[in-house]
Amino acid sequence: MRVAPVATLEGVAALAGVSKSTASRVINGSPRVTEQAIMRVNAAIAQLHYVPNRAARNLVRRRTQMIAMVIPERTAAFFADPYFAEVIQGAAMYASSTDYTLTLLIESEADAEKTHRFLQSGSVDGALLLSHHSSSATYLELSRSLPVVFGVRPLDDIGFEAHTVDVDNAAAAALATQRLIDRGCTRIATITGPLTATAGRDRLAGWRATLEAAGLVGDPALELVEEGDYTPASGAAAAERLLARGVPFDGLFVASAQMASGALSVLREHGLSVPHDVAISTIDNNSFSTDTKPQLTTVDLHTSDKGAEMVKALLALIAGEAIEHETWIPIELVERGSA
Amino acid sequence: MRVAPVATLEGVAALAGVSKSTASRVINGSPRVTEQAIMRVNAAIAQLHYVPNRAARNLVRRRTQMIAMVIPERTAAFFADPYFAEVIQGAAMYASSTDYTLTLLIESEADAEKTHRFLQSGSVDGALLLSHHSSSATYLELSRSLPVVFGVRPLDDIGFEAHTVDVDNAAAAALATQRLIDRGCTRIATITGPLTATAGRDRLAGWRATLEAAGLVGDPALELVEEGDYTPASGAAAAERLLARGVPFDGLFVASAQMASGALSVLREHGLSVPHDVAISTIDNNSFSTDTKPQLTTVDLHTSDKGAEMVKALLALIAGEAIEHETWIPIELVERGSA
DNA sequence: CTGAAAGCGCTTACAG
DNA sequence: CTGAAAGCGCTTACAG
Repeated sequence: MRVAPVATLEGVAALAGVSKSTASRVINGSPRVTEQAIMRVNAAIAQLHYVPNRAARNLVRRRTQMIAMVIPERTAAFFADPYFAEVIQGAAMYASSTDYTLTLLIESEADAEKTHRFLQSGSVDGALLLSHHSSSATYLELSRSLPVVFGVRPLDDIGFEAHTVDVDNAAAAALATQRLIDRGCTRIATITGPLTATAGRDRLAGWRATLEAAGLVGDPALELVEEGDYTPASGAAAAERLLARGVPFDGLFVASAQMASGALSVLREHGLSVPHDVAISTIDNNSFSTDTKPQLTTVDLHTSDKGAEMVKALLALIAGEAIEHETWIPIELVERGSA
Repeated sequence: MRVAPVATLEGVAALAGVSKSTASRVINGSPRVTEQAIMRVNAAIAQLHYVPNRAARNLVRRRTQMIAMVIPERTAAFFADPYFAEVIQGAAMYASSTDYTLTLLIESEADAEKTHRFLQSGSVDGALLLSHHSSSATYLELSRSLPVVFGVRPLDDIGFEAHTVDVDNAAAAALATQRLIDRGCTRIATITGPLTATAGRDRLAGWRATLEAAGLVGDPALELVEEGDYTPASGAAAAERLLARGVPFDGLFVASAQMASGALSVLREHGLSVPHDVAISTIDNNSFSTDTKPQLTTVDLHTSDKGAEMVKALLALIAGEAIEHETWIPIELVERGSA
């Protein structure tokens, strides 16, 4: 089907009546070329629709001007949480203001090695990791040969100095929990994220520490904690379990807005009014925290800023600059109707 | 920070005691090498953690073994609709069974040219397009120099033979609408998607044609049609407008499950029971059609199959095979509680 | 089966 | 300011 004779630097140079060297110089914006050469080369480029061959350029420059964010193959589940798309958008918008191209690399489940080889083959100048399927050890190796910035804190601190950009999850949970305390709640339950990941654990720890500081902790065995997986359905199920315990509570901190929206429906179905009977506070400021009635009091994680900071850190790393190993994104309480 | 001395083919060959040619042959699985050479080269590769340089390989092969799906920079809005993530997942899973790597290329809004140059520079062997910001004309040009498969039908048929993989949207709407008719609805309203795109128009046309065929069309001026933008909030707003008209209806076809979930809440708030007072049918079988009560009767578009077929078509194109210009993905009605 | 050589399409010192 | 030349790291006819 395609016959388009791909233009080459040589062709451009010939048409412009200059050498390849000169043609290359005007293409790369070198100052050491005459105005006339510039005009003639540009005319030739336009006429031939010339676009420099990336492979050749990358080979000689040892640079691709490309960075990749690695995402899991189960994109449907991954993007069901608006959080990730928001990080990516922040990263993309920042990247587009630079001369790097951001690409999302889909990690093959069947062949994780494929992705690693790709990353190690010099296809990109650096990588952004948001969630890691593969063992941290594998990524350790990766970050030895390639600049890498993590958007999540690895569970097992393997002691290598990874560069990470993240939010203080415990502080976010504390902020949301304190809000409930401040409005007078004395019996505060929580729905956590998966406790197999640091974010879930840290948020639970933040909730607990805040209750302790307020002297609101009773018998640990009676702690009102249910675990979810960040989906609305899991939030609803957790709320059902909480109610089924028969222990009354007047405040509920839910570790994500997605789960909170599910939990809210359940509370209302059970005839509980929010915030009157139960006040709810959560984390994540997105459509899940504004599409409900009442809207949710939440902690804005400045998620798109996180994406931008990840790219910023990665480009610094690529440029060989010495940067902090940890970058913390500021958070902020947003007060709305639910608490 | 990184000092990792990148291994090269030359190093591998030297360590294995063979020529670069032989080393290259074993790497590429050539049959014309002795068992011994294979072993020694593989040992050297393992020892040096060697990974072939992509740029060099691409340059000589004139192939990258990479394909890209172009997605808009506004990833948050894009992925809010689970539809796209599902297409991508289907594409990714299919791709991972091949030796192509699928990448999501984020189109820069500020500099759309950047993306095009990237695509034309030989960075990938082909491209998948799901939604097009840029004018169709630009993509016309692109598909002249690069195999391209579209996942959406361009609005303005510019007369070039694009390769597209899509679903029959009018048929899907007809299926959903007929379901309402079959269950006895006689006054059927609809909430459409944006009528600026073919999918939105085709679904509206399918709804209308089905009503006509059933002799259920009254005064066109009284047609119960409201437009949404596929978000739950827009579905809710459209439902409010529909109710505000004061014209009773007993059936509602909503062009997407996302909008249907929003519309459903509104109907219930107004004291209408579904499906008793108003039966609802929709399109898209995802969490939005199962997280509601009742669950939604819907048309499954086999969206992940669509992603797989897009990749399949693209690879065929890349391989130089002659393929159909249009591939239609089969659809299927899924009966649930709402209609 | 194996190696020396050419070449993929660029960029960039090096002379001039 | 410009051009000839070397070289980026591979693959692949071409001889042997």
